Amino acid sequence: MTNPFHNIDFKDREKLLKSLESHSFHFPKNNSIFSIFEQENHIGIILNGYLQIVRIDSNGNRIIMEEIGENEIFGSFMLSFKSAEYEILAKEDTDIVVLEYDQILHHQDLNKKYYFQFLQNMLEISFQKMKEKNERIEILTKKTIRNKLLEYFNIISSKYGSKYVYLPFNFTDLADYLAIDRSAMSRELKNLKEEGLIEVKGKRITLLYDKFSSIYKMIHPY
Amino acid sequence: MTNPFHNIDFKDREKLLKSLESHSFHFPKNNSIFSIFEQENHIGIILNGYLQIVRIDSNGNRIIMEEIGENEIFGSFMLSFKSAEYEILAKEDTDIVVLEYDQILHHQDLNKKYYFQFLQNMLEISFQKMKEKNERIEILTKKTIRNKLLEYFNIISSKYGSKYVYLPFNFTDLADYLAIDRSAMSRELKNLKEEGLIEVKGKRITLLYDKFSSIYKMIHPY
DNA sequence: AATACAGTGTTGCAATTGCAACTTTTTTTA
DNA sequence: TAAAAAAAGTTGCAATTGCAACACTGTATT
Repeated sequence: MTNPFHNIDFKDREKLLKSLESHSFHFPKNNSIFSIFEQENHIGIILNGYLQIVRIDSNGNRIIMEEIGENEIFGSFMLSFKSAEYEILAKEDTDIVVLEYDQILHHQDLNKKYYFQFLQNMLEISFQKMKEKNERIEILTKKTIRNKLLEYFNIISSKYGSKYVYLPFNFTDLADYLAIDRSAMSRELKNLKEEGLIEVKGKRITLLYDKFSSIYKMIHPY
Repeated sequence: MTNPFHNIDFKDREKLLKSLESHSFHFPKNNSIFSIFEQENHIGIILNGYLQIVRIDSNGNRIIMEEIGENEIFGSFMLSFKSAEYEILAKEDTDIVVLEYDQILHHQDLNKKYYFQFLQNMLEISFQKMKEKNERIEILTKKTIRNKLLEYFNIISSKYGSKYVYLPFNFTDLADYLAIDRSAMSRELKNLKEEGLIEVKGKRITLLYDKFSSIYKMIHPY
């Protein structure tokens, strides 16, 4: 992920953060940090650590809306934290810096090269995030659990150019990310194993099929 | 949707488009405009008309990935048009302008106020689009057809502050947008009607339940 | 080390959904 | 305006899924 401060040296970064009325926060592991983001006008940037945005909807379903890591941005300007359904959880010790949304979009101080660069960086980060959202939508629009799992594996596998997929989740969270029932997912993973399409060792999944064949065939049928 | 040229007067707009190596295109209704966007480095802006980005995946499922209207942006920088699965279709006569992605992100001409303003506009548009993507994800993560429909209706209804929902799709496309089977959707709409939760007249749906109650109750039970 | 807790695996069963096939209605086109 | 095409409605049935309940395992916590 592009660094939001890419091409901005330390001194300029200080000036920038001051002019955007930034505040820094530290959140210990397992703390909920929701309260700061209830207002519309804050943009969070993660300096280190990572967060999960979790939604528990009116039917009691738990959904992992995002995992946000280093250099990524978040805030209610891009995801409405409406009602009491959302929780933002620090999965590790996490440092964030919070900026004023309006300052970024309506700043008029044209002669600052670093501000210019910052805008370009934010736009690039935003485009990358959009790509991820679309990938997520491609997964969620698959109609069976099997196809959701395979689409998810394929995307990660393509990203790293490897047949090994290292899950960033435990299996409970993976089910909540794919919006499927955990036990039904477990059942389908078992099927995939038994048919020889994947191999599972902890959080490492090995893809044994030919991704580019429209029918999923094993690489080594014997 | 914010206009990409908001706060940029006509003359500056001309200069801007020239400096970003833009090209304009016109596409008649029902034409496919895919070919221009196969490369990674183009950003399209819709001047008027609208487009649909449709995916037909390896299982033969048709999914409407986006509907893009006036002032909205699109391109493979935010949605990978991988393989032969995608089609971009002009649903009306549509004019677009195409810019070079790299020019926008790595332009160094700092003294141009209009360029600065353009970046701010693009960022705002991008954030709005992200919000829409997240709303879409909130719909798709619902586990039943009924809940997908109701979530979709609620989002539109909230947007306009009205109990009337005017569908931007025909029912076939709505099913492809919600990633559900058309006939199963039709069945569920019938149930909702019979239970008195909605009323359907063509593309206008009237919500008869109290949105803020967690259990969907009719407003007029008698 | 003992205990509690979170995560995982398994299974039967009922509910929901997708699919296929067909009819009816609406819209488009020649 | 007649014919063709697209969209919408309907239904039975098989496949898939969610749910609930429970056992097992590994990891924290005191």
